[in-house]
Amino acid sequence: MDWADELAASVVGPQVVNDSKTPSGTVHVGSLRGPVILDVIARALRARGTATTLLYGIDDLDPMDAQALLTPDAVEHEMGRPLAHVPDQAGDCHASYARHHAQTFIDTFAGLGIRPDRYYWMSELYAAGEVDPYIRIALDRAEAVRAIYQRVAKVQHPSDWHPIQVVCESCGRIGTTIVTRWDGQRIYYECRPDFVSWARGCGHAGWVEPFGGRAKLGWNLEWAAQWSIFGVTIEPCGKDLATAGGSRDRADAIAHEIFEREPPLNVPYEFLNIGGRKMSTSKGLGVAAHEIARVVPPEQLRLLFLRPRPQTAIEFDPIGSDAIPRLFDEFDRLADATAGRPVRGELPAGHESVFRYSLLDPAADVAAIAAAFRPAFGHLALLRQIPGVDIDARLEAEKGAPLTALELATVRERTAAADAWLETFAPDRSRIVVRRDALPDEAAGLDAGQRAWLGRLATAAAATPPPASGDAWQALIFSTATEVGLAPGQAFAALYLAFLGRPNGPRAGWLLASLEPAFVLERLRIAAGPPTLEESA
RNA sequence: GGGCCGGUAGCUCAACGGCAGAGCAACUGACUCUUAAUCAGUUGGUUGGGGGUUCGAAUCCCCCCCGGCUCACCA
Repeated sequence: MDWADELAASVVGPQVVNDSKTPSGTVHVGSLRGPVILDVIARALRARGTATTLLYGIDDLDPMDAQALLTPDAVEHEMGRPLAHVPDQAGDCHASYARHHAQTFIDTFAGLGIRPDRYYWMSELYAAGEVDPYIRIALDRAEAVRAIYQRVAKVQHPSDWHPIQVVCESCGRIGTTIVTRWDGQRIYYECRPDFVSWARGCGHAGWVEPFGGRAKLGWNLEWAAQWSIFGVTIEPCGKDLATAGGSRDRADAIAHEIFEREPPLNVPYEFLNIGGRKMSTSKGLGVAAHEIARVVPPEQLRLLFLRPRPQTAIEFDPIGSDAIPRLFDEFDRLADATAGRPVRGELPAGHESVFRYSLLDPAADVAAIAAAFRPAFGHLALLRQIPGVDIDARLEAEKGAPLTALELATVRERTAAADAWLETFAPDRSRIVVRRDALPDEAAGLDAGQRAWLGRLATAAAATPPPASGDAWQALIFSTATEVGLAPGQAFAALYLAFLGRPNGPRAGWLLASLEPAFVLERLRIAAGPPTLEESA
């Protein structure tokens, strides 16, 4: 963990780490990288003994601008209104649309072990008058703000433009209003029908005092105001904001020149790409957060996000690949290294930190967790497909001791993840499918010895009593193979080819025991082919 | 058009001025109650291209090519 520990080592004095988000809709997996980075920075600081406060803001006074997320009859009325004032579309007891969606990501964060010291709501900050001093400064210095937009972002606002928007007293919209005058106490605004394309203002105009939540700073100024209000010293942001002339540059300039304060240390971070493309559920390319969460438990998801340096784009392509099993394997390897077990291959720099920061609980007993037994994900996925396997017993045998409560919980978590993986992302080669319709073409390559043995097995299995259990089948496989002088490896390969169309597979005895005896016998005979001259003689 | 990131073995990546490496995959071998397991081994490279700096460059500088994201209206 070079990057977070290095960052923590580079700052002096108490730190306030902050981020904020507009609660406009669902959270996709890629958008969780920021919160994980935020949390890891805070943990790295605390690990060095640096007094650290972790804050997370909810920009719930931002206007509603995504009509796809509204019920059809609500679009006309709600678009452009502050999210905090839009009713909860889900109707599940949240006070507002903003509360509903904010709760979703607060829960998601908590599930990832991210627990800010405080969540603050901008609607409450405005209502409490905390932003009022900055509103006054911004209005007094509107001309300087316009100059910053011109210089930094090359955006030329009209000479009467002011960096603030009013909640229209008539229609309640905030996204449609423009302020053109400031007399030192009140502002003059218009709610324009054609100000933005996504919402229609009501045409109201008038003078209003911009304090106490009746108006809201423009986004770049609000960002800078948050830094001043909370004394923020470190704030990561995604590369969409960190671009030259982008929001972060503007907010930095505003902090410097308007609010006269040093902006926080920036930690720009790249996004998560799926197969080289940005995650986007609307384009059908990405994978929704809850879909990934079914397959990748929180600690592995943290690892995925925190292992690379923030500025490096993460290529994660779980669909039809072994990316997810590999992620588990990497986690287990780090655990092994942390526990002092021998590990193959190279370890990343600061691997102890990587593992520690991957854990959900910052106060966890790292040594105990690292030492715990974990089934390899790929192995578990295989076991789940073999009929009649007692997973717990099998894993206990592998461990050589009873599983602890922690280990059992891990097994449960991974079992669920493996099932979900097999159901969704797993490549075909990881799936076991009994080819019931016909003898697989791949079985054409069986040699005479294998065919003869398959016939022998069919004959033996047809005797009474037929094998009923995996053990019985297993014994029969070995005894008949020995009788005809066929190497067990050849025998098993023949069975797999005949039933699965591949040269390997899961425990054959148990596989056969799980199928109907009549089908098994028929397939064995077909695979054996017509009797040879010797046999019929 | 501006910005950022990346291009290293089939795949995913490490090394960040000092002998180009690992995992997985592939291949070979071992293991006579399992075989997608385990163990041992092998193969695999003009580090996207071209210049430059240096005793020495995957690494630093310049130019180009390719891929991607992002911004350029608002938040």
